[in-house]
Amino acid sequence: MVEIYNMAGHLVRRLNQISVAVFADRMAAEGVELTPVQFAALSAIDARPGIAQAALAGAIAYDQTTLGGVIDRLEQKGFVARQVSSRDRRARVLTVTLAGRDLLARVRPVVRDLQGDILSGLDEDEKAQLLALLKKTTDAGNDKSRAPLTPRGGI
Amino acid sequence: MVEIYNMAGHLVRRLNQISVAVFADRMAAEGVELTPVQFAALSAIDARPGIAQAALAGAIAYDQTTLGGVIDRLEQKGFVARQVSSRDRRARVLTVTLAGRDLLARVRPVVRDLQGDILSGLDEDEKAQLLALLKKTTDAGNDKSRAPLTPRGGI
DNA sequence: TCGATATACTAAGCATGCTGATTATTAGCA
DNA sequence: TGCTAATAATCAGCATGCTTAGTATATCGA
Repeated sequence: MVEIYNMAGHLVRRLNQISVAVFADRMAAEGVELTPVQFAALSAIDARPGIAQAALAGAIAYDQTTLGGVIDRLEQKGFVARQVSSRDRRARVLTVTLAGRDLLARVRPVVRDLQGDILSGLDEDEKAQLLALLKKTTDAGNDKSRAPLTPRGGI
Repeated sequence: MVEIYNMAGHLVRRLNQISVAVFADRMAAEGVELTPVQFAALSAIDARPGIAQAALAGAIAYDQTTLGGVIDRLEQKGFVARQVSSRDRRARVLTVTLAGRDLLARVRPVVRDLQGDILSGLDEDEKAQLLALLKKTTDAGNDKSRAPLTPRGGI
C-alpha cells in the first residue's frame, strides 16, 4: 500500500482528473472542442457581459495570467470578443459573440448533466453530502488558493 | 450567481487548487523544492524499489508521458536513479538515492501534517466523511480517468 | 498638480497533464 | 523460426496553472 492513497491531496487530484476526463469525453461526443476552463469563462462572461479579465479571473477563481491565454483561444475560435475598455484603457472588456451564445446554449445542458457522472458510485444522498462538504471547505480555504474567488470584484 | 459555483467539477478543481497551494507553501517553508507529483513518485519508488516507469505511473495514477518528465527532474536533482532494466531493455528501473531518502525522511511528516490543512473549515467528523466519499467515488470512477490507478501492475 | 502606489494586462519561463506518433524491444502465435 | 501484436519509453505539440518581471494606465495623497 502506497502511503499517499488515503491522503486528501491525492484523492482530490484523482477526482479532478476524473472530472476533466468526463468533461473531455462528453464534449468529444458532442463534437465540440471546449475545455472546462473555457466553458467556465464563457459562461461567466455571458452572465456578466462587459466584464474585464481581472474581474473574470476573480469570478471563476482562475489565475489571471492563465486566463489571458484562455481568452486568447476563445477569441481565436470566435466565441468571445475583447475590447479595450473606454473607462479604463488598461482593461480588456469581454463579451460573448453570437457563435459563443450558440455554443453555450448547446453545451450548457450537457455540462449540467455530466456533473452527476463525475461523482459516480455514490447515491443521491452521498452526492449531496459530498457537494456540501466540498462547498464548505473550498469556501473556508478560499484564501489559501493562488486564485481565490472574489465574486464581487469589479463591475 | 455564476452557474458553475455549485457544480462538482468546479468545486473539485478549486479544492485541488487549494491542495496544491497548501503543499507549495509548506514546502517553501521547509526550504524544499518539491511538487506534489514529485513527492508521490519519490514515495512510491521508495515503497517499491526497482519499479519501472510504466508500473509507477499505474501505482500513483499519473499519465506515463507526464511521469517521464517528472522523473527527468527528480533524476537531475539527484533524488532518483534510473537504469535500463536487465530483464526488459525497454524498461527504465527506478530507485531512490541516498539524497532522495534523506529528503523523504524530512518531508514525509510535513506532507502528512499538511493534509489536515487542505480540508480547512471542517471538523474531524466532516473531514473523515469527505475522505470516505472521495475514496468511494474515485474508486468507482477510476476507469474514467486517463491515468487510472493500477496498483498491481508489474512489480 | 505631481509623485508614489496600485492595478490591468502581457511576456517569458517552468511544471503538469494530455494526445498522437515514433522507436526499440518483447511476447505470442502460426 | 518468423511474423504480428503488444508494450516501454520518448518526442512533439497543445492547454492549464503558476512565478517573476515589465509596460501602460489610474488613483491617491501631499
